[in-house]
Amino acid sequence: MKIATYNVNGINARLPRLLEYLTEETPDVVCLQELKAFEDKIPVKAIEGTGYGAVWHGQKSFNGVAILAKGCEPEEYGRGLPGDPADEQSRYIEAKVDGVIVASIYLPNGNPQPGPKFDYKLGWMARLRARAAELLASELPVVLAGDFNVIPTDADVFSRAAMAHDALMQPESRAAFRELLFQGWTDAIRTRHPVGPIWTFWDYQAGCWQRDAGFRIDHLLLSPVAADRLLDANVDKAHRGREKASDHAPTWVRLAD
DNA sequence: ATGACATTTGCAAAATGA
Repeated sequence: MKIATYNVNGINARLPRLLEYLTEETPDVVCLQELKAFEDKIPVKAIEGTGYGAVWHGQKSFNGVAILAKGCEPEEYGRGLPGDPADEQSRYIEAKVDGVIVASIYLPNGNPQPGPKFDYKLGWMARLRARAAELLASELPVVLAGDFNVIPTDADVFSRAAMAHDALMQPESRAAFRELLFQGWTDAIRTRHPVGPIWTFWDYQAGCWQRDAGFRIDHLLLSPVAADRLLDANVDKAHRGREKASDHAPTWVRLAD
């Protein structure tokens, strides 16, 4: 069972790349982020035409997440991150596919920091930990997949200095991510690639792709039952090099059936 | 120090992202 996460940076702008990805790599589950469209503007028919069912949590202009499942309809398990009824940003949805609980996560960027956006990020991460703890307690196989907007360690960025003041690698962001991991989650990419650079994002600017100046912010966290089934994890890097690509590459795990 | 670059909204240039 291959489960991928793919920040598309605009589902309409990215539709040709997404359809290619689905037909070429045929992942069983795909968590999408940054749809940048409400449901009435999402090209649902084109996507379902490739044989995928989906649950959508869109938002006009910004944010927006979804979960696609090959050959079936994902069973929605929850939408919106609990803990703040005033939060109207579409950044979180859960579904059950083949007995696995999958969450598609678009964690707030948090820039500029310090400031209200950084406070929102840290508050959102606290709420995510609370929800993650509930999911762990279920003892079901769970995969938290998405754009976490956290560079976990200095080994996960092309240049520590270049990003030193960015919200993605502030000590508070990293501590919040570690707190989540220490609940008992397995960082699948780092488990399969323990040393060396492995990027999931390359900025459009300053030739970052051409000089391989990226960082690792798209993560798949596995509950213990899911981690026992981990076969492989990797980044479909070549898709970042295509025409009109997203600035993120699809990132995935394969679990034993 | 700033902007680069891309996308959406909406039709110019601002907002947002990472």
